[in-house]
Amino acid sequence: MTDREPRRAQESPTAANAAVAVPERPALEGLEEKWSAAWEAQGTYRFDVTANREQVYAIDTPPPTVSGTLHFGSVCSYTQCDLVARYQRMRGRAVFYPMGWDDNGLPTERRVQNYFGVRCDPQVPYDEHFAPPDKADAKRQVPVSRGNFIELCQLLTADDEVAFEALFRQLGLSVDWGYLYTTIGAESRAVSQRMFLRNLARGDAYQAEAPTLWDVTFQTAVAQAELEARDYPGHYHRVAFHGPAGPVYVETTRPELVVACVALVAHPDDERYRPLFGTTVRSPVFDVEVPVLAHPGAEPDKGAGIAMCCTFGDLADVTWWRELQLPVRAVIGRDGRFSRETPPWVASPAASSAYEQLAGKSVFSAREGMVALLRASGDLDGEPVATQRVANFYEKGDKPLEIVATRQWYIRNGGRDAELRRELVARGDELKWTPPYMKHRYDNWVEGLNGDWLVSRQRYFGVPFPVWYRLDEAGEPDYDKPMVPAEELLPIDPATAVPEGYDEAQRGQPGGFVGDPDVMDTWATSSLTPQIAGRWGTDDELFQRVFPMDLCTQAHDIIRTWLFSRIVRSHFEHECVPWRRAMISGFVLDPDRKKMSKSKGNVMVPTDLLARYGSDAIRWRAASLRPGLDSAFDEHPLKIGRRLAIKILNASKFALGLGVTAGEAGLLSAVTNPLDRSMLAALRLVVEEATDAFDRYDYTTALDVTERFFWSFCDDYVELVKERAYGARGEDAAASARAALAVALSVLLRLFAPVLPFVTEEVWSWWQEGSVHRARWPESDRDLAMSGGDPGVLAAAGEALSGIRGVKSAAKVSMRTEVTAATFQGPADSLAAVRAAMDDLRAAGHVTGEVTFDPAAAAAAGDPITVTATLATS
RNA sequence: GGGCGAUUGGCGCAGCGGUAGCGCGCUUCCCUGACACGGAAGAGGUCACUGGUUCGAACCCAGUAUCGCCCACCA
Repeated sequence: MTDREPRRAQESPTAANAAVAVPERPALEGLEEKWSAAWEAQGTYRFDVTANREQVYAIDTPPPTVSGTLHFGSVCSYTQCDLVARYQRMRGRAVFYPMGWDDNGLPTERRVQNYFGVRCDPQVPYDEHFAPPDKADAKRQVPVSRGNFIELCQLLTADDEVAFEALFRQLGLSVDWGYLYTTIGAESRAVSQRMFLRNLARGDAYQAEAPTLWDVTFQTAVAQAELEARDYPGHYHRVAFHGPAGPVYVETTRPELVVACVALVAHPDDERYRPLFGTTVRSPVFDVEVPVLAHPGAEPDKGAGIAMCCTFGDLADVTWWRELQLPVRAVIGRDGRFSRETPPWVASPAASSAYEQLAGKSVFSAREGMVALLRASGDLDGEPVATQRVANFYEKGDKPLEIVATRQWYIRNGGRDAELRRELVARGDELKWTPPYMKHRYDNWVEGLNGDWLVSRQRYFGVPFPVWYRLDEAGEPDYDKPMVPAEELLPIDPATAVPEGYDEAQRGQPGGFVGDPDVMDTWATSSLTPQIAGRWGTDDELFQRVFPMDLCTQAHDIIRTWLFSRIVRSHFEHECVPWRRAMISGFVLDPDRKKMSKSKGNVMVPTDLLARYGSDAIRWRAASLRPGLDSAFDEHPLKIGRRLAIKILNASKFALGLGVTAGEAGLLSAVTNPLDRSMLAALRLVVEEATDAFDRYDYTTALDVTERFFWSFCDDYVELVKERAYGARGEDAAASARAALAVALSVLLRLFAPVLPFVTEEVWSWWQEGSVHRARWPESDRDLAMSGGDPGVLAAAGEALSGIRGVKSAAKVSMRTEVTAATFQGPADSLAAVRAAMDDLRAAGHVTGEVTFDPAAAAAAGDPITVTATLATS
């Protein structure tokens, strides 16, 4: 039959036993819908709020960005977390497994603008009855208040969130959806603001006016953690500064910054420039006097060995500017363009008119303009030489970052404080890391921090800073003493809420107040997922039960952001790490081992794969990926996973079709046959190994030992006992096999349940009460409590059966061919084991003739059994 | 430049001190009363290299090479 049509599981019981209802043709199709609905209806994964802290197992899992698409790698990562959740639940823990949606932030903001044709204007008052324009007009966006804008974002992301939840349910994540949160929801805003106010009160958060990495496209500050160094083509320009003793040449990739130059800097030991230290030179074109200074950060073998220090070209400039106490000559504005006004330090008429060539231009155009000016003045020595340089980019941006002096909020993270840095590294030591070497990335990151955490963003769709500033009589804000709301009032939006003692009419008026216009970085909110999910500050009873959590799971790319930032927040407020263990997943790369990205068009769409192979197959693949290790995407393993799930259906159908009563007491005592006892004795070892492995968070080994056993169970054991189980050798002999099959199936289904929740639940439902996912994890002394039982019997009988098959295979005959005589050679104890299972072996191997044993004298224990056999000719 | 991984049959991986394993693929065969969305048997590896420790090393130590990742590198 070549019927490849999907088949639905049919509910037509065939078994004689009324307690067992095995479908005629079991199939995987339809299981996801059936069981995810049943689990929801039955509250299978509901958290037991009455459990005490010791019974609780709490999990912090990354809230996915809902306005993006989920990678196959993320699907695997979430699944790996779920494997642990399911295992712990079966071990009797009350699993607290909430999910969140990260809907806060730039991606959503841009979508909302385009979709509704609106633009956020924090100056606009909140309009309770606001309705978005009927038709979005990208050119004429309607200004709306921040409150209305957030509502629109929530409206739009609601659809995405429905789709994500459906996907996660289809995948079988055993999340308690009753604890769903969103990072822009009122609860998250309240927690973010409350924690910020606590940080502020303690001095962990502060405001500063300082050079800031700035994305000119999004016009916002960005944090060190969001940087990405990328290769960026550029040119070296050899530019002459004018000294009293002749020209001083610098080599620069950013000649447009000559006007912002505040010094030339060389290494103090550099003989070439030592005579110039303390003197001044004049800049080309603009004729501005700049000092020549020494700083150990200058590298003699880079470029000409002497560098322009500009405000600000790069982070080295910032260091020199600060340490050498240089003035600010800033020319690049927030929009990434050169200031339209001629700067005051550009004095001479010729210099002023030169500057007009640059005014208002983008960095790129200004560079071209400046090169022309340098050529004209004769200060460009030779032609620009192409070079590949490295520039910092915002990870979501596509233009190099500029450095702009702005006022921003910071949270201390050890970047300026060696003692705090040490404390945070020590927090990392308190965590158990899976795999352990991932901790190095954390240490590496913390030890390499060069500044505090910049948390303010000049955007709208985020959590507002809950502060106001008094305005003086001139209307200037007093940033030193921000006014804050009472915690009970949170969340608030300072753009609409009014500080105590003021009224709305005083907003923006001299002597009145103004709200902080910025929002928090999305990481400032997601750094609080344990507090948000645990309802810190609103449900302390819950929070006490779940915090610190037991596990956080995530991929290695966000150790420096999400993992680190949660430790920072928890360190300040709770003086502990927010979880006991971090399980770090690897990436799924494309088949060429390159990182998948939307721009390359090599992202695998999980929904398609789920539809084609089924969730259990996808989950099987995820379970075969060890923590921390990257893997190349390969569709083939999905087929293997699917095959396993189907095999479980069919093997179960066989075992249960023989007539087995569920949960029958004394089932084990019916297992009298040595082969049956051997199989269960081997299963004992599997249970112990799988449990040990899961306890080490080694879900891959747990699956591996279970699966290995299962295949030999199907190929050897089931084949061997089949005839006997049908009743060929009497009812007692059959009863032993049937009981052993039932016991083994019950244990195996539970061992597989974390990895293959759908197929195991389906089979469980054929003959057991309740959900397999609420069943007890197998324990060798409870489920397989029997004395004796020699695993060697099954091993030897399997080997002997394999030998008989080998003879037939070599003879190229059917496996049904009769064996008229057989001799087994091998170690004496192996042969004894074969003898113990001889009746089953005869049946399975179709051995009808005489059997002889030849205990080879030379054979050592463990040597293979060899079979010689005579086949009936047909 | 600093750090971390990896290197085992064609491919993907496990093993981490005691005679080389698994899956896929490949070859050959089989529709046997759970399963052809299946089953059976088989071929295939001097475990990257060089030293060392050990009775014994794929496994421990030192070094080398190649690949990958993180961080730094912006004159």
